[in-house]
Amino acid sequence: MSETGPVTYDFTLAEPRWQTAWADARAFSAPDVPEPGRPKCYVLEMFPYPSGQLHMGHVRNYALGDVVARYKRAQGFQVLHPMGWDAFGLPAENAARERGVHPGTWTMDNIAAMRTTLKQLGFSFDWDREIATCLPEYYGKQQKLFVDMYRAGLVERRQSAVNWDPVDNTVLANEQVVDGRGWRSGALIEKKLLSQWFLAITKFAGPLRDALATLDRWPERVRIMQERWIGRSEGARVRFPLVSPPEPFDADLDAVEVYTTRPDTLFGMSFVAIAADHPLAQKVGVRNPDAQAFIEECRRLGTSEEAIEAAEKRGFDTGLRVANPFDPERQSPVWIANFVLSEYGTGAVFGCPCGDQRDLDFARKYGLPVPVVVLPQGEDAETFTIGATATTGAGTLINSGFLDGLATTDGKRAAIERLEAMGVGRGVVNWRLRDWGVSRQRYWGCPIPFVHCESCGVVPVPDDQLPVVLPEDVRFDRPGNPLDHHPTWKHVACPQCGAAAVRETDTFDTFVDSSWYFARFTAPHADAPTVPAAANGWLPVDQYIGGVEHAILHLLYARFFTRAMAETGHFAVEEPFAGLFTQGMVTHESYRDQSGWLYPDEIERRADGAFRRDTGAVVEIGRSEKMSKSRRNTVSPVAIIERFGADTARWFVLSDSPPERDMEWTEAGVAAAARFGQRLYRVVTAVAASPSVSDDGTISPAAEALLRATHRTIAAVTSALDDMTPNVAVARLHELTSSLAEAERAEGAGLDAARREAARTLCLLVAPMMPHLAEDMLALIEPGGPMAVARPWPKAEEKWLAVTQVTLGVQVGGKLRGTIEVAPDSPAETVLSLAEAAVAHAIDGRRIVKRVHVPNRIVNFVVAG
RNA sequence: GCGAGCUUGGCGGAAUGGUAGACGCACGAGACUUAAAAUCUCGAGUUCGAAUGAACGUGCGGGUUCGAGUCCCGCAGCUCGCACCA
Repeated sequence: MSETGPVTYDFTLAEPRWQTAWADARAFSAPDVPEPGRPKCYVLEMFPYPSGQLHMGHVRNYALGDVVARYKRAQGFQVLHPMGWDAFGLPAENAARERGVHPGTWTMDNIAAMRTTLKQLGFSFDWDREIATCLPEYYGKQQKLFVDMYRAGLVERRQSAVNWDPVDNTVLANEQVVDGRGWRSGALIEKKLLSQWFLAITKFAGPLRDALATLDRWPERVRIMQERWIGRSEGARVRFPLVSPPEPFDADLDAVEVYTTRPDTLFGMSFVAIAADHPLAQKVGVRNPDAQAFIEECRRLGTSEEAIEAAEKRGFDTGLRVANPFDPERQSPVWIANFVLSEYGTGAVFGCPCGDQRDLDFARKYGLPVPVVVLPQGEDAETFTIGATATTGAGTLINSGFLDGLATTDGKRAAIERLEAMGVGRGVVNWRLRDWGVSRQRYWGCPIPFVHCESCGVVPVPDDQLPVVLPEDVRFDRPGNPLDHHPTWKHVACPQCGAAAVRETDTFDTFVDSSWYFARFTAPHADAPTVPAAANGWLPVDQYIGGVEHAILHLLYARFFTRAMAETGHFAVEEPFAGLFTQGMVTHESYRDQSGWLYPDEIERRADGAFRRDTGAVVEIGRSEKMSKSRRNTVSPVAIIERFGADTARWFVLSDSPPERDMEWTEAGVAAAARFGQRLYRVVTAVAASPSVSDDGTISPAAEALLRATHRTIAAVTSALDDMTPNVAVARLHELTSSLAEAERAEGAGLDAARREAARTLCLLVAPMMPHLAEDMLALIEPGGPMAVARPWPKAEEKWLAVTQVTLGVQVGGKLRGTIEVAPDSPAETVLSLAEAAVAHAIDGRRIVKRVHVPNRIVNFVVAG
């Protein structure tokens, strides 16, 4: 320690200085197309919604991505690391309604504020590639993509139900419907049919599912979630003819078609159940007021309280009957049932109570027959009966005509063959995945580029008339979609016939915007949506990082869009994200007293509790949970940067918790991070301050120890960063810092050189995490040298990794009883005799039954008795 | 109900089947200081013991192994996701 007192690092000066230096050097700009011969790495974090301010979750997400980007750059990769804004969405319209700000103004102001924070954090983004989805240069290209997909047959228009708020006269998103009522008006929400746009994601259901197996750098659980969401099943569609349908029935309603995965159990059929929305149910409802009442009840319950009603399976007997195709003598009733989903399969099922628990519950409740057709393994056909539990597993088919004696799996195949031969059914593959409805009746979104013409129908806006730009002059003073209300915007000439026509006033679901932004980043300013050479060169994203909440929708939509863009010739890539990392949340304790929740700023946290800063009163401490405004357990990144600097914030979010797990934000933790930064700075700059010593090439034990520590740390930090465990890297860097501090108090030949090497190495290893501090220290150690961002990653040298001595644990009967020091790879006899001597007291004269020697690891003596 | 994950000191966490608890926080002792802060050094799983040391110890119960936090079987608790998918 110098006489002049502690040296301190002033981040308020250093951080802006290095940010400017990096920008001036264009240190993070990526080539348009990666140069051949050098590896590329596309690092991407999920881009933020510009809500107004960055939160700690963002800091964690982007700090992690920045470590990867900076590390890969140092390893010689050409790195693409862009940033942009998911800038369309409802909050902007809400702000407009509540505060009279234009959504565009609100959004761009928010972007400006958040961009400032990101820049202050020193993330190594290529800012020249910044995009915002709300700008016509982005969403116009999206319109082009949509028209291309329309021409390729990937876009469809069809009727679909929306949540309609009859008081506000507006369409609500699902999350705006709370307990079946509008969040704002409180009105009972109605289902209303509108003609809407759909992307044919189901056309890719097979490939999207199959390719999951190739995504080996994705978390297993995300792949499982997607697989279940896509939901492939194999079964059969079977037509059951209605037995003597009553007179006014249409010809096309003379049968009920069901989807089943268990055609093998057709002989066990007890009833057919149809959804309340099924055309046949509608038909019955017209003639039968009781049926109509039941149907309406089903619809009401359908919206929200399904969780409560889930247990209650209810049905209504229509009085209609169908014949079993395998045995026309056997007839079964047709029920309308609240548990049948109209959107899945055919909206109708056949019930086989003995083989399906839900069917069994239903049959028991309404006294329907329970024919036994599946005999479980080990049961006797004479004595086996069904009680309260159905036989859902495999078994042998009985009472099933031509299927008797077959195993259920073989019976399934045989039943399908017979159905197909008879022409009453066929084997099909069914998917749970539905097409993606992208229409939103909103202003602040990308206009859907179509025109409705009375004579030409639906006409895409021609390429030379794109983009269809959102009008600026809109009013939010009445409910509904301002685009629809606009006096002139929607009135245009038909692009095809020139007659007066009307624009589509719906805009895209904002998930569309985020389904291709990663591709746009590869050529963000191109006139076309992509430049194939750039996209093919950079894609796929090598490491994508974001929250697990996007495990299904965003990631599935992006995977679909990638395939659709490939099919429409925008590039030749099938999967957008080769590597995916889902990071955990940032949590914090919450505090409350009689007056309600308190911000962390308002309390003082001590070992013995939490106290109000103003009154000193005791405050109740709640458990640590996700930071949220409602609990006021938030910490503002802006305030943290001001107080501690960007590097401290970054270091802290990378320390301790492995990134896939939740991390707890604590004051003590940030303080520790800040303290370490200062300590590191003192230790490293002490090396810079000490006079250079000439050296004759000899290396004292102290110097050797430091060199070994240095190179061990290089190896450890490298593998930690490869494994995405920056918390482990942090621990190893703490250790090397301590080793260097220790070496400063030592003396010996070669120590000066060793210390300089250790200090320089520390700078480089720390740089991905605390880049400003690293630059500052490096500039002091090697004035005039290149910046850290321009230097290669240090290389661990073998000669310093080799160990000269190993400590072996010596066990007796598997319990540690001592340790010995030996040269590596010492002969077994030497090791064993040393070891035996070391634990003689524990062996205590007992006979050694077995000697286990694992070279350089452990010795274990198994003793008798 | 189905699926996934997690469970290690007072706390966050570390640990290719081989010395459990690295690193950090909080805590304690000491140095420096008139004092405090800052900084530095040292200590510490629990229990017993003055101590060399011993017993116990990675949610619980079994198993494999010379050796299990790690592998296998069963169970519990917590978290998340999906939830009548025929």
